[in-house]
Amino acid sequence: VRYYRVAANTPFNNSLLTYKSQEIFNLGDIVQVTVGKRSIKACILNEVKSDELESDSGFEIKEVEKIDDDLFSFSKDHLDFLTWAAKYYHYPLGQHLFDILPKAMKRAPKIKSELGKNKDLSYDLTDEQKEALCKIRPSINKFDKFLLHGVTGSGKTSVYIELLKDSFENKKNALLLIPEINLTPGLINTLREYLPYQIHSYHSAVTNSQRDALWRCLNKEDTPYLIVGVRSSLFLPMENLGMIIVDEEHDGSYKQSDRMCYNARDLAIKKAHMSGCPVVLASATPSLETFFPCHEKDRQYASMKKRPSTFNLPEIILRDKRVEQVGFDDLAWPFLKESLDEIQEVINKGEQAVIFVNRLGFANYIQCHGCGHCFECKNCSLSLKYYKSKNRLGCQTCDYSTPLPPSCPQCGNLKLLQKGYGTEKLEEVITSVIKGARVARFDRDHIKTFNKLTSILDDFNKGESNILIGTQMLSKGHNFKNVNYVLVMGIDSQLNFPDFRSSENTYQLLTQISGRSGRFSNYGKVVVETFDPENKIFNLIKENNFSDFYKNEILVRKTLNLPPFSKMCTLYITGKNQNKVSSYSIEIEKLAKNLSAQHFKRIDVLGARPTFVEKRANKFTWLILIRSADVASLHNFINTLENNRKKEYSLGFKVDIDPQVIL
DNA sequence: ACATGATCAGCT
DNA sequence: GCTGATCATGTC
Repeated sequence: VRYYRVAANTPFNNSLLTYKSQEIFNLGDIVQVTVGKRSIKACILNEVKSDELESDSGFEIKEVEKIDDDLFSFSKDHLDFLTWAAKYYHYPLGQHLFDILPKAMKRAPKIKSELGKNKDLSYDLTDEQKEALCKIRPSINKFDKFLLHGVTGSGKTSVYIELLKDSFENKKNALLLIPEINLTPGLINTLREYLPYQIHSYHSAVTNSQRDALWRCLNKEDTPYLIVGVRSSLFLPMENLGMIIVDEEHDGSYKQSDRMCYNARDLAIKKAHMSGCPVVLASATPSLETFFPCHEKDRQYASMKKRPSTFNLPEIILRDKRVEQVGFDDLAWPFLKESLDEIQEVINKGEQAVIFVNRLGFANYIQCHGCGHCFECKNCSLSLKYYKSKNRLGCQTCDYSTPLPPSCPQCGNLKLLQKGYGTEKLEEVITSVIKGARVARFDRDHIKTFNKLTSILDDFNKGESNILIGTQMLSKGHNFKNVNYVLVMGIDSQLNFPDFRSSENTYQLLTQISGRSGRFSNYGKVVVETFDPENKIFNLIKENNFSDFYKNEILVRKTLNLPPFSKMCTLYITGKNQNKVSSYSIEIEKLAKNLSAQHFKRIDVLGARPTFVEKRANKFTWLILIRSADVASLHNFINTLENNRKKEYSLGFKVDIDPQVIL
């Protein structure tokens, strides 16, 4: 009889269990095992010799139920990578394996994908593009990390295409990571035109049966493939990788915030390292974590400061909201009159305008004029937004929604004030004030399907609509031909966000948005309405002065000992009982502080406190922030903490390594 | 995660 | 004393 260590799809004991069988299993095989009274899937990790078994563990080792020949098996290399990731992010390996594996299909459909057309680029590369290629090409057959720092519209895609062609020549597969499905159609079509690869895209809209088919067919054919996909594509069973590109590497959507809290950009570097291939991180606004290590070494840093066309970057204008006082009752509110006049001019000229705002709905919250009562969600510690089209109040984070009452439920006052604004409000104002406006809205609220998204963009590109009002979704990747005017509203709330990355995020967002203006003209304009026009960050964006922004920001990070000068980790404690959550969090904080005082001098434990929104969908969450001077201490510390904490099964305990936002 | 057994409020 | 709800505990 043989004994096997397996990673099972279960959270306890870090998912690692031992089973026996007469049969010979290989590493990576997927088997069915009994745990308690139920049967679950598990992955064979290694054989354990009978004399190495812990005889005192008190468990009677059970028999493996069966192996299904039809099931997928993990290769050693793939499993090594997944194991590394699970360890790094302190997440049970077994759970991770079955989080990423598509639910097995009875009868997997044939994968259909056509070969790319392999056309030559129809234009010459710029000197900067050639230079970037020269830096990266010497490393084409080994691991190295590059930052491709190119302004919006500098033609990063052409560089990708050349690099991917090289990789194809070497008969290697490749991976191109993109932040969201949003911008795939245009990009994929371009790649299909110019590349010989067989191209597969992988994102949330790919059905389970298609996923299953892809997992099985990869590496089975001779033609090299290119995967273009979102963060989870990183876990596909890719072999023989020759190139990994991370597009818009600074983008927050590379970070997963539930289950295993990984950052696909960081894991892409590890994957490239383990595959012995180069990884190219590309962005117009690199994260400090990427820029800091790369820009020092000239070899790893390629910059493209010019657009290949003769068109200049747009002019950025700051408009002081303190100067002109537009009353709440004014028809123009919340716009400044000057901005509206400009939009009218744009429309009169037959051009198009884009308006960006970072909030949804009509009013951000409703307050009673009589008693000051604010309408809050009954499930969350958040105020309700007002949606005028539905005449309802709705919650951002749970599905609670209620009709707007005619009067205040506290005092009966009939005057309910609408505070703050979102896309819906802006749409109404623009429609009523601008003559000839044909407005389309571009936000999560209005766009539920991929078809809707493409149809709104098509209409706008055809000129059937001429003003596009939208949120973050609008800032990324789109190439508008007839837009030379972009208006940015409500950036102040972004800048004053209580997170240490808020300046960095604002810089990135504004730079991306301004990249939507004047792509095909010489008079592109971006207007930013703000109460704080003196803020240094605006001038740096205006001058497209990344290096000064970087110098300022890196100084702040260094002074306050924040990443990239330290490693961070947040622990989240969640539960339905507020008292239990708070007392357990304080208990963990004490344990953590004792550990750090006695054994971990390089670790800081920063308070136990409720999260910014303490109650979400009737669950309370507290957090403890851990900061470490180095990675190794952080991992030792978290492991020790996890092994020594008193388990509290009614509460959730989540570890988030390298958190993206700390709220 | 999930099944099981213990404990407990609300009720006939 | 019954019943459904909530809690505490164990799983190779």
